[in-house]
Amino acid sequence: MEVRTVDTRERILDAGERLFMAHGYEGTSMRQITGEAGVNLAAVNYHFGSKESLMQEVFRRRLDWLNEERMRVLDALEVEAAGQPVKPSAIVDAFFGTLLRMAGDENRGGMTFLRLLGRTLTEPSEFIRAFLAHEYQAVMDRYKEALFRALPEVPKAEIVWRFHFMLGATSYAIAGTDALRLVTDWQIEEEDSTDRLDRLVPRLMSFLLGGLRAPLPQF
Amino acid sequence: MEVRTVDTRERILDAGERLFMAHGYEGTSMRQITGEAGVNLAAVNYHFGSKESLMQEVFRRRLDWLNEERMRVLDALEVEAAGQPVKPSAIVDAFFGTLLRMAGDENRGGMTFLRLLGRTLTEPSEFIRAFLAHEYQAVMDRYKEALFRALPEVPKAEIVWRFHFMLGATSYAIAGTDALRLVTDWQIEEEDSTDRLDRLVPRLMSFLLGGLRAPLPQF
DNA sequence: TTATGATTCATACGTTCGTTTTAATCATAA
DNA sequence: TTATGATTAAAACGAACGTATGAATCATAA
Repeated sequence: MEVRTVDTRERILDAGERLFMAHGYEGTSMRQITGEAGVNLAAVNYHFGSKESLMQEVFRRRLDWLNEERMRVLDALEVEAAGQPVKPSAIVDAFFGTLLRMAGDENRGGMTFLRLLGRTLTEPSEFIRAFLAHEYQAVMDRYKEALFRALPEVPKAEIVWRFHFMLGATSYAIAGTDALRLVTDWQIEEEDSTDRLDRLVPRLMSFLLGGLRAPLPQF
Repeated sequence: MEVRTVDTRERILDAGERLFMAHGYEGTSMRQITGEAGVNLAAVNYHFGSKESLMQEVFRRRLDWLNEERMRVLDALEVEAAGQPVKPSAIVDAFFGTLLRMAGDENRGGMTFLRLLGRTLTEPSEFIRAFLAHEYQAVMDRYKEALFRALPEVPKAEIVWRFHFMLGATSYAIAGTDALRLVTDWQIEEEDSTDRLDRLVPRLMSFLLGGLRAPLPQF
């Protein structure tokens, strides 16, 4: 069956996604990946060329759809607004909500990819940051522009900073099922993981919007 | 001179701090560290025992003071409040402001340690997370309790989540002089780096407080 | 059925890793 | 000055790393 080859590729991507999430790029070996995928060691270099290329493909597989979806949602919002600025809450939901709702879709990587992405945004490896910056460039510019129009009274530099803070809060929130225990060592109330994800979205949205619309700092 | 030995230790700690910040734990080799420190390769194992122990010592050197200082500041605030709850803004400043103001003190690690800490909070290595969770446990519990008292009308679970979001926004903000460019590829206005740090504190504080006091989410 | 190109496989390459060992060198106290 | 313990130095260890090679196996089309 010629399905076998695409099968091998996908098995490698799935294993890489999970292992990079769990142990980081440098902390994951090709032997771990091929071992977990149940394929031969040489398969990664045959199908992807190198470990770096594999890492990039792990991200491209998910990010292409995500960022296109973000563009589509913002397009729809701007059409709907008919020339008026789009509401900040709608922009924030289009960017961060779209991301978080990926976590419920196992076909798009689910929580695994979400946590990988969250961790990778602070990853030190140079080629990963360069790759992500390139992948994100266009969608970032679109969303910044939308926020500039939505909040004309707020200095642009301030909006850029707050976008940055929102990215951080989100990355950390999704990266950290484990790191979370640093804060909630004794969980206040028990919630199963699906419940937690369902509630994370509104919780995070409230926080992000509160921060975005906070009074401007006095220097 | 018997100063030489403590000199070697410190040179290794400084080099480790900088390199772990720049390339991560797995991405930094002992040969890089001893090379940059200008000491023999075996010196790390002689003075610290292992690479893991060195990493822990890099953190302990800075975190011991930081978390004690956080305790002292909160102590003072609670004495000053004389039984009344401490204001949320004061609590947030005591926790995050104390951290950020470390960045201006080169004797306490400055920006290098701050960025290392920011990145490490999402670091995948198991032993690092376990170590940090242990180091942070007591101070976290104190600050959570203070926030519970300061915001009696907010459910405790919600406060814990928002503390978590604040940690994320802060980590990312300090980790990311490079990742920042992902958002601000063309900088709106030029600011030199000291200016940027001076302004980061009030900017971040406004954002954090806005998020902490945002309206509660509707489920 | 056979030829062909794609894929899988076992194996090995050269490097680099963290660590260990043994000897040389240093500072200090008797 | 000499003996002693602490530190530094050079060299090597086995293990694990990413990658490359060439043969075996597979699916497919002529």
